[in-house]
Amino acid sequence: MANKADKVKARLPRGLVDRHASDIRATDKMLAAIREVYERYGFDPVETPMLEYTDALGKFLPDQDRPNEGVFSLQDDDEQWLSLRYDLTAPLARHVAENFNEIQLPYRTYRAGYVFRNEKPGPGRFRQFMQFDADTVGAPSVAADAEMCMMMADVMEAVGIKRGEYVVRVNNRKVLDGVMEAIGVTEEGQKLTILRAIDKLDKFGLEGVKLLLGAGRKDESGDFTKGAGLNERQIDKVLILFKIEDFAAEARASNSHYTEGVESGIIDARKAEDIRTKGIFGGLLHNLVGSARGLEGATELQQIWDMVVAGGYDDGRIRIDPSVVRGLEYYTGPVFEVELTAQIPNEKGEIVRFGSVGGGGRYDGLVSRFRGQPVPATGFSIGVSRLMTALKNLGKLGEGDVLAPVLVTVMDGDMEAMGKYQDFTQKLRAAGIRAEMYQGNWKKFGNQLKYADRRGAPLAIIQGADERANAQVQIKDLIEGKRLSEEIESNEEWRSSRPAQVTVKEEDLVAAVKRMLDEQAADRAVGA
RNA sequence: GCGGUCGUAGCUCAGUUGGUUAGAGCGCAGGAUUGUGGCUCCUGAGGUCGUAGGUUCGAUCCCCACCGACCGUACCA
Repeated sequence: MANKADKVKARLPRGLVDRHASDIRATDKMLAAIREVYERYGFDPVETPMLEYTDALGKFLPDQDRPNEGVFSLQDDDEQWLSLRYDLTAPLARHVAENFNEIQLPYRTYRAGYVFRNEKPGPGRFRQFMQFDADTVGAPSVAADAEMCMMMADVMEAVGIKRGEYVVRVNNRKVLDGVMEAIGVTEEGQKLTILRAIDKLDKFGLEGVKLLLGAGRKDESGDFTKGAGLNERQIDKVLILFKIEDFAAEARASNSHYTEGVESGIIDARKAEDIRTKGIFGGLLHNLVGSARGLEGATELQQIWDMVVAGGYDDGRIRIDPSVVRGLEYYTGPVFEVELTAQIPNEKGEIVRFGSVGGGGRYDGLVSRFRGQPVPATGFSIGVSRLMTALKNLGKLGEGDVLAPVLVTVMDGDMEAMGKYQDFTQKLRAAGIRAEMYQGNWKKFGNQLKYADRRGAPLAIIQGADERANAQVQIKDLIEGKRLSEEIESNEEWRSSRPAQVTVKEEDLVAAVKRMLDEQAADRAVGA
């Protein structure tokens, strides 16, 4: 044993978590549900390693020989830099480029896996987390983007989020580019600053975004964030993106035909969405006059919307929203994200806006980075860990739905008795019942039941010398016993009464256990 | 990275204006009860007071640095 002085401290690196039985089971269940949707859409699985050459990820620091700080990196023995993948898209691009001649395009593929980001962790943000992606490589048409949006909606419902509790919001980077072009912003750094500022709307509100677009913003600790340096007129132009929605809403509210139509039910959800969307496109076209790129983006959005309508997803599941940005640089066209709209309490029970649980978009440049020809691609990513957290906080995660094993207790240590216990255990297992024989120190019998109790075992099997002599076993219902214990005060009575315990013949053990488990299951069903 | 708050037992936290053996509750282990979970009672283990320096006769307390946690902010490709 290690000396006290040089004992190694057991500690988990920050931003990482150990996963327990219930997390793993719940995750497996969720992954299966998502996989089923992807398969139904005709996507096939592929797996790539967690490590890639850093240049394949495109993650070298500008003007330096070192990988970006955000990725975990190490140097191979040939001095080449390797990095842990930070998303699943860049490795897919590498895979497709490397196997270009063998892969039939359009390539429809999905994969789940852990990704790693060397960033400051926060609540619900980790340095290792799971994503579940689907992509179509080699599909130039926005029909592929529309399909992605519809599939995202189906995934939400497959994991138990009801219609109306989520929304897939769609925009197009070209629209944003068009707006920036229209106000004369051409410098890449400034463009990025503007995009980041827009992305912070839900965090800081319109006023905060205004400051970030202009001179800058000071937070409550006194820290100052430099802004994009736009002038008043330019800021207004950018903020139009958010105001289109408001203007359209105002126009509807002040139109008596509309309000009456909604009240009388003539305008249903789908019709309302149609009117809303028309308003947004009207606003977009009006504000993008003179920007070829912006108009191209609006046209693509219109095409996506037409397909959403054709697919029947125009009932609020998918919406056009010019304020969607997405952080990643590599998007070239449509971008989308799925947001939970349900009221979700956090760990402290406060209602918070949970935000995005998945997102994606078109990345036409990513595969062609490796090849001399254009390879259009689009896809999206579900943040499995975030989605899990949301479902857990919503109370939609069926916890403890795996029953703990039946415990076969050990009362005597001689070979005859031990053989019996082993036999009981295997017979239960052969009948498909989770069972285990007590493997701790059996000499303290009370500890065995305490163990069973804490483990949540539904039943305990007991056979001492007396029962063995009569070829009998006792089956103790631990759930019922626990309930009865509330009525008993003295320990002597509690022990001698042996509550919720039955004696059966050895050969009836399996049948009796099955019957008692079924009864417990029926009780649970009534309670739930 | 920047700013702030904090760090005492496995957990939640007291405490000392700088002074001898640092406490409680919960949890854990043993016993009352050598064949029965819960309740009750008794007993016990467990602490370099985050780490390392400095000031001091003396530091868990004051000062400095580092580490870690939390909050805000930046970054999030």
